Amino acid sequence: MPPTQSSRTSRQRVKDGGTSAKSPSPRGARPSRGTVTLSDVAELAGVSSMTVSRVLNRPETVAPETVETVRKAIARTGYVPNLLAGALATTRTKLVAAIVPTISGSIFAACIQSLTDRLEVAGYQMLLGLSGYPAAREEGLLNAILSRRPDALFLTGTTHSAQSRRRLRGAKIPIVETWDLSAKPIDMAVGFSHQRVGRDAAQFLFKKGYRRFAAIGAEDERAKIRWKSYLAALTELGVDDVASITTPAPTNLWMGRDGLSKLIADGFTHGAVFCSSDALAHGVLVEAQARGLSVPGDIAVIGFGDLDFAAFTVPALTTVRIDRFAVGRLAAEAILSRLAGEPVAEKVIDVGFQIIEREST
Amino acid sequence: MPPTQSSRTSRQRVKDGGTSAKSPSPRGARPSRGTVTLSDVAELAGVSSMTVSRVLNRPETVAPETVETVRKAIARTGYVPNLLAGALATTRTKLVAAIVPTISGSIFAACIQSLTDRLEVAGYQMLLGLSGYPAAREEGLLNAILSRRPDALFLTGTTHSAQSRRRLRGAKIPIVETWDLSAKPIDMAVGFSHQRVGRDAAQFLFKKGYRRFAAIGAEDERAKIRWKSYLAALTELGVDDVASITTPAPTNLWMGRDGLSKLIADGFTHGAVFCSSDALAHGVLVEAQARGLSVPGDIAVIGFGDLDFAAFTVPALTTVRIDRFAVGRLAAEAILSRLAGEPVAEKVIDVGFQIIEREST
DNA sequence: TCCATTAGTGTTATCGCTAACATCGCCTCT
DNA sequence: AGAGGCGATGTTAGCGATAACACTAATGGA
Repeated sequence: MPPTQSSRTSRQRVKDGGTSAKSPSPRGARPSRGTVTLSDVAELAGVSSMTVSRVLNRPETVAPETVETVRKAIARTGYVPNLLAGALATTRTKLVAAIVPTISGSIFAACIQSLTDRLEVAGYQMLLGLSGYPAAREEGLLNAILSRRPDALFLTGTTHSAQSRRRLRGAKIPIVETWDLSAKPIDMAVGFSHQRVGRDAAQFLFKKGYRRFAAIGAEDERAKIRWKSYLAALTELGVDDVASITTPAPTNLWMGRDGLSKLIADGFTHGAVFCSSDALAHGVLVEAQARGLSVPGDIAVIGFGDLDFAAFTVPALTTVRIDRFAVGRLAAEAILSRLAGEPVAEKVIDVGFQIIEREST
Repeated sequence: MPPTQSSRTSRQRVKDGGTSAKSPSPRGARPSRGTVTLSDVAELAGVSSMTVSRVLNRPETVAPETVETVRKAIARTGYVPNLLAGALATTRTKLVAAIVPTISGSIFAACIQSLTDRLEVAGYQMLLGLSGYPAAREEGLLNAILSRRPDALFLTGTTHSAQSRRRLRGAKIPIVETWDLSAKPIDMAVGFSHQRVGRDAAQFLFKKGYRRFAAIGAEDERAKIRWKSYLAALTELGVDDVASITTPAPTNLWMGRDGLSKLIADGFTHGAVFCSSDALAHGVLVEAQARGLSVPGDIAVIGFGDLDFAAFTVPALTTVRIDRFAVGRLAAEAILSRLAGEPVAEKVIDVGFQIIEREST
């Protein structure tokens, strides 16, 4: 009577564990969860759950016919593995966490994009944490993230609270600090020298013949480093009087317009302006134009980031180019080789930068 | 003798479980893991691990002095909870997964930003999946993501493979499909009508007096809907001959330049161009300028997205504005209220769009 | 005065999976 | 022919947390 039997197969099986009516529900008893588990699949395939686990993770250790049977059972039940349980048992989560200040500004977005793309190929997922500016939420975020036991960590910046550093070290996982360099990273670092950016920008402008200088910078840690270094380099070149405006991060075009207005109100009517982002620099261009000032005749501008639009503003924007995709990609490679147990040749990778000279200086 | 005792306190405790030398390591035995667990904290505090768990999750049910003692023990041990274990026991992961095609283009980045910001406040973390264009990786990605048992899901678009839809339904979690509307969403939807965008753009351009039309669009599902609807509306208005160029997604400025070049090569020397992104539209502006064509005199352009720079191109770009932050925010709210067990008033939320008329049309 | 209630804490049994060993044939080699 | 090895699978005992009770002492009400 196969028909009778087959009419009540696995489809209507209700997980119960056999404790339905008889047992008086012992101490740790919990209601059944109605989800398909390994042993459901195992039962259907007529093997032990361990064999199903092997089919999923190391099929080459299981007899081909068994693999076939199990695969069918998996398909029939619609089984979705529970990585929480798997990760708990193996202490490997296949999860990489990244903490960046923001992704709406596109500069970190590119980084995360290339990082995620590379990691996904290797079977890792991305846990994304946005710390905001100035990394106010980093500490709590870090805790929340570490409690998910990621296999590796991608951080932005190299300064962290003492508490954070302790936790990070304690996590004993590969950690890449990015976007800046550090003499002694917690583990690894991929970035470039913001100090050198500031200095080179100053020297570049000075060589171009500018003698009056200003800066519009975000209240962001790395922007501040660039700014200070810019000031220091100018001082060395004999320039003391540099008008400076700071804006909250993340920056946008309007802040740049506003920044130039303030500079002009402060008496800065001509000279070169170093901006901590292309968005700000674009704003300066727009504001100058609105006021009938010529660029670079009256106001010269240099940005930072070399975003897509920088080459096409009018006039085209001189800026500092960072290969932001490379940061993500290299970080991913570093993480993956560490996770694969390979030795990492360089703990600190400098991706460098280039000053792209266009029409705004 | 306090000194003697205190000199060998918890600090140097090595986890062993007392199985060091005597036991012949039974079957399921595993090497100790050296991480601090709840029971380590419990031991130090002189309570049961359940009490520590309560201090962490529902401190109001524990006596104040006990809370104090336990908190100190937690601090002293540097305990970091293991959410994998917690989630396995509770079936709640406090994880929300989002799948978007890409984040480097800033349009989805904004969305994810507002989504994450809102969720983080509520104690949820973001698991980010990038499916690429055209959602080629969606299926595999979805599987990988579901195996982490997120509490809710944020998806881009409303078309998914049959297999995916089945899995999604089976997951039994709140799901928001975004960026488009659907008559019958899997669960909830937040977006706008791409069809209406295409139609309105066509009508807008027609009303402005243009009689020759072209389109440059990405090979993206939603862009295609807009394009088709644009064509349909034009047909209705009596325009049959619309030159069309498609480009891979994600788009960038250079593709826009290239697109206009091709249109011109095909004989489109004047008229209105509907672009599927602001980046493309910007490229058209640049290319037109490079060729000495006047905008909007010879070539009129309308973009899509109203990104930051759109108001400041020269000439300023006419475009379709979407409140992309709202999409993320509303999706977050929908998810959170569903997770809180509150009924959701509207399963489908239309955030609408606006045509922002500037100088390029 | 005595029992029902309540606050605070402990005990037990899971959650769903995998590491590590155990077992069982079968084949190969000497 | 017997030892040893290997391939395929099963068994057991966790991983680190929490649900659901159980227990104890103090409190309140009649």
